[in-house]
Amino acid sequence: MSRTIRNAPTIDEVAAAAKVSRATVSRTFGRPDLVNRETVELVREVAARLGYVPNQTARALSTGRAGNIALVVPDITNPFFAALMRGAQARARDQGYATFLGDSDETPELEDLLLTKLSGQVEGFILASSRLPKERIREHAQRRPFVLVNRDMPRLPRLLIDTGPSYAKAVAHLAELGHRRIAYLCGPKLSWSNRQRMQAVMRAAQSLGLALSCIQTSRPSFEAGQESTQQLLDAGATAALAFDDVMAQGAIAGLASRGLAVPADFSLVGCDDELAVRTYPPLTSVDTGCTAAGAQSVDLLTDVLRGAAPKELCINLPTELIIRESTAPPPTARQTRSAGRVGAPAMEQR
Amino acid sequence: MSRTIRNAPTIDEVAAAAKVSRATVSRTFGRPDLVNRETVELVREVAARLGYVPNQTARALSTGRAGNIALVVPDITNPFFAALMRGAQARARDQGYATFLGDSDETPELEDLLLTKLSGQVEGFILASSRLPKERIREHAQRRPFVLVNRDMPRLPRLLIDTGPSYAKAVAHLAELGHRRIAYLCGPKLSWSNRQRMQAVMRAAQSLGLALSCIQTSRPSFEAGQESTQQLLDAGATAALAFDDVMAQGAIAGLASRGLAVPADFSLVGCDDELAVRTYPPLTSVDTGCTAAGAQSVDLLTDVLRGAAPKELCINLPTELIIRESTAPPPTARQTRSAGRVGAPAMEQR
DNA sequence: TTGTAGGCGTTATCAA
DNA sequence: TTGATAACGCCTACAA
Repeated sequence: MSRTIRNAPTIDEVAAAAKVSRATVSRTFGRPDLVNRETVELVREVAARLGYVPNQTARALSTGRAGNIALVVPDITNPFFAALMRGAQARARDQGYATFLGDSDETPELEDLLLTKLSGQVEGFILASSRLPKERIREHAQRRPFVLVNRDMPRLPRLLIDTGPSYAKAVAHLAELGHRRIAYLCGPKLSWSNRQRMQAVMRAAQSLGLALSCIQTSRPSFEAGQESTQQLLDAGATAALAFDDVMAQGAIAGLASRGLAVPADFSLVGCDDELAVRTYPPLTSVDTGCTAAGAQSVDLLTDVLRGAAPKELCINLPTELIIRESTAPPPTARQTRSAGRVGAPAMEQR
Repeated sequence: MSRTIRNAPTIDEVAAAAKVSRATVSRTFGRPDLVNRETVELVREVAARLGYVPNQTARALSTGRAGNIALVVPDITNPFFAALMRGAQARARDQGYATFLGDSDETPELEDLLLTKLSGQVEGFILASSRLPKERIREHAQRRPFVLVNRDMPRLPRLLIDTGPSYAKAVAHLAELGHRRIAYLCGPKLSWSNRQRMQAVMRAAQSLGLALSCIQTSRPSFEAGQESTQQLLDAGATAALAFDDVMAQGAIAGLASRGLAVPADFSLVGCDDELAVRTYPPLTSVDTGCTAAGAQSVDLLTDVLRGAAPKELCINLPTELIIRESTAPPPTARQTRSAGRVGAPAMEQR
C-alpha cells in the first residue's frame, strides 16, 4: 500500500494485452524455446511497453527455486572478505543468482541468526571462515546446501585456501635472513585459517630451530595489530608473521609509533595480498587469490545445486609467498650483510 | 527436488498436528496477540517438534512485503562502500530486513541490470554513488522506494555526505602551509561526490589565489592514484587533494617509487578516513562517517517504507577534516619553517 | 478466539 | 505451439 509503488503489471495483464494465454507469457520468459518465434517477439514487445518484469517471488514460490544465495562473512570490512564478496557476487550474477550478504561481526551467535533468517529465501549458502561449532554447521547444512570457505569439515563441499606451505616458506625466508626469534600474531581462535597458519609456523620454526612466540589478539583488526606491539617486543622477536595483512599493517603502525621501522628494525609478513602492495613498506605477503576464490566458491555451490555433484567436494587452492620490502635481516645481523633496502631508510632512533 | 533439502513442513501439517486451523498457525507466528495464550504455546510446540519455519517466500507473495532491501554500490572493495555496507546491513538486520548486495563494478549498465533484477524481491533500494543517468534512476524509483546516497536529486529521499566544506578547509590548510600550486585528483566523472569535491576545491583555490590542476583518472583505485604521479609532477603542484583515501594512498606509492616522500616532498589529502589512519604516513583526510551513514540510510528507507515520510527527505551529513601527517609545507618553503615531522623524516634523495 | 475461503503471481501438467 | 487449470505456502478479511 506504499504510495511510491505503482502496481506492477502482472503476467495476466501482459497476456490480455498480447491476446495470448498467461502460460504463453510465462514461457516467453522462462522457456522461449518452447514458443513460436513471432509470438515471443510480440509478447516481449508488449511486456516491454507495459514495463512488465516477472515477479521473482511468485516464481520462487512456484518453482521452489529462490534464485538467491547468501554469503556470510565475519567482517565485510576486511579486504579479504570484500574481495571474496566481489568475486562471488559477480559470478553469482552471471549465473542468474542474486546475493545476500550477512556480516556476522565475528560473533557465532549472529552468524547463527543470519543463517536461520536467510535460509528461507536462499537456495544455498557460502559460509566463509565460520566461527560456528561444527554441530551447528551440520544442522544448517541439512536444510540447505552449503559451501564452506576456509573451514574443513568432512563430507561438506568446501574450498580451502591452502596458506600452510606459504607460511612455512615465509618462516624459512625469515630464517635465511638471519632471524632467530620470531612471533606469530594470531587470528581468531575459532578460525580454521588461523589454526592452519599457526601450525605451519610452529612446525617450520621448530624444524629450523627458531624460537617462536604466539601472540593472542582480540580480533583480526588493525587496532589489534597495533596493540600487539609491546608483546612483540617483549617476546624478543625480530620478526613476526601476522594472521593477515590488516594485522601486519597495524603492527607496522604500532612499531612506528615506538620509533621502530619495518624492515630495518623488525620484519613483518602478512597474508591475503589485497592490501600488501599498498602499505608502506609494501608487505611480504601470502597471495590467497581471494577474488577468484569467491567466484570458485559460487561455482562449487551451483554445481551442488544443479545436482552435478563434483567428484571432489574439497577444493584446495594453492597460495604463493610474495616477497616484498617488509622483510630484511634483523638489526644485529645487518652490519654483516648487504643492508640497502630501496625506499626504506633505517631510522636512527631507539 | 534437491536431495539435500528435506521437504520442509508446511503450515497445513502443523495445523493438522496441532488440531487447529491453518489460520491459527499463521496468526501464532504473525500476530500472536490475536491468539489464545495456550493455543500459541501448543502451536509453537508442535511447530518446533516438526521443525516448521514459516516460508518467507510465500509470506512475501501474500503480503507484498519481501522483508528485503538491497544496497547497490560501485565497488564493495573500496573501504568507503565496505563500511557503508557494514553499517547498513547491521541496521537492516536489527529492523528485520535482509540485505542484498549489488556491486556494479563502476558501470552504469550493470547497475541498471542489478536494479531491475533485484527489484522483484526487494521492498526498497539504497543506491550509493550511482553512476546512472537521472532519468533511469527516476524510472526505477517509480517502481520501488529509493534512498540515494551521495547523489542529489530533488524529491527523492537522499543522504548527502557533505564533503565540500571540508575540502575547502583542506585547501585553506594547504595554502597556510605555503603551497601555491595544488592539484585535485579526480574521482569518477559521473560521481556526484566528485563534482561536489572538485567544485569546493576550485572555489577555494580561486579565492585563495592558488593555481589548480584537475587530473582525470580512469577509476577511483589505488592503481589510478599511482599512475597519476607523472601528471601531478608535470602540473608543478606541491600538494594534491585526492578524491578519496585509496587514490591518495596510490599517489603516495607512486611518488615513493620516484623517490619522493610525503609530506616532505609532496603533500596529500584524502577522503573517507577509513584507511587514512592506517597509511604511512597517516593521511590528512576528510572523515565521512561511512558506517553511521550506512545505518542512517537504512533508517531513512524504512521510514519511507513505513509511510512515515520524514518531513525532510534530504539528509545532509557534516564531515570533518582530520589533519594528520601527510600534509606539510612545500619543499621550497621548508627551510624557513619548522620542519620537524614526527616519524616522517625527509628523504635525502632528489 | 477461531475457522473458512479467496487471492498473491508464477510455473507446470495436461489437453487441445 | 498454445491454452486451461491446478498447485506453491501463506495471509487476511469475513464469518462464526
